[in-house]
Amino acid sequence: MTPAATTTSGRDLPHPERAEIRLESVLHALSDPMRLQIVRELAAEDRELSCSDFVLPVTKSTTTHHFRVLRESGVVRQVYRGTAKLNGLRSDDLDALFPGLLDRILAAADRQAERA
Amino acid sequence: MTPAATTTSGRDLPHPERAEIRLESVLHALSDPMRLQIVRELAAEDRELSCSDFVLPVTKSTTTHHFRVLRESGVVRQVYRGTAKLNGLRSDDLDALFPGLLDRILAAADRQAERA
DNA sequence: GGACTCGTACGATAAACCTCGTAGTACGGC
DNA sequence: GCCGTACTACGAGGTTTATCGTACGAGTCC
Repeated sequence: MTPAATTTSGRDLPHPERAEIRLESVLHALSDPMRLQIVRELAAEDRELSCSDFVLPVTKSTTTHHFRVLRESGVVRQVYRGTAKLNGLRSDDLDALFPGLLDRILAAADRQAERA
Repeated sequence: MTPAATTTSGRDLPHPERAEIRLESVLHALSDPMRLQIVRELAAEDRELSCSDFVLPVTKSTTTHHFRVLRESGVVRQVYRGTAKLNGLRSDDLDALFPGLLDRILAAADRQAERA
């Protein structure tokens, strides 16, 4: 049973392998304001965040949808922990594939936010 | 009349000001394979290219559409020269707004192309 | 077990998007 | 003036997308 601190169990969700991640999909995932916001918050905190940590101006269904797009494009990794689902940026994979890309996009987003 | 080499005249097309360029729109513009390809070719040649210089697997109407998306998002600048329409990357504007972003995206696209 | 929380699944709707074809405009060369 | 080239405009078709609401499943705590 290997008792863990919390029930890290639960189904695991389908993620693309590192090699399957497509640049176009990543850019598309990040081109939505809601999802870009999610990724920015994830990058700001360097810990994993649960979906409910985000206060977005949309319903829960919609939030789920956006997280799935992010997961299926390879931007975030999601794991269940008990009733929550933790989200973490796949910075390592993205950086291996597209060095520096994520950083620049995040920097660009910060700049734009400041300018506003 | 100030005769120019060629008739650089013709209507000028609506472009967003530098300050109006939105990161989300840029990412969205580049998330389409056709448009990413266009931008890569534009970056490879450092001269301005006319629309007809691109051999894309779509009709001319569709090509026009993609160029408009690129123009309206602020990625390219288009000017008429006679019957042709020249396209140039707005690297200066993009770099001023989002330093290094375009380079990284292009590098990422190159990497991905090599990997394929 | 029962209630509560967190997130999913499914269906629906309206908007956006990519694609095309046809018809039309602007410019240049004969 | 006439024709060809380069690109646009408009409308249509089919797909994807973002959003919602409701109903459901998995896990935790009492």
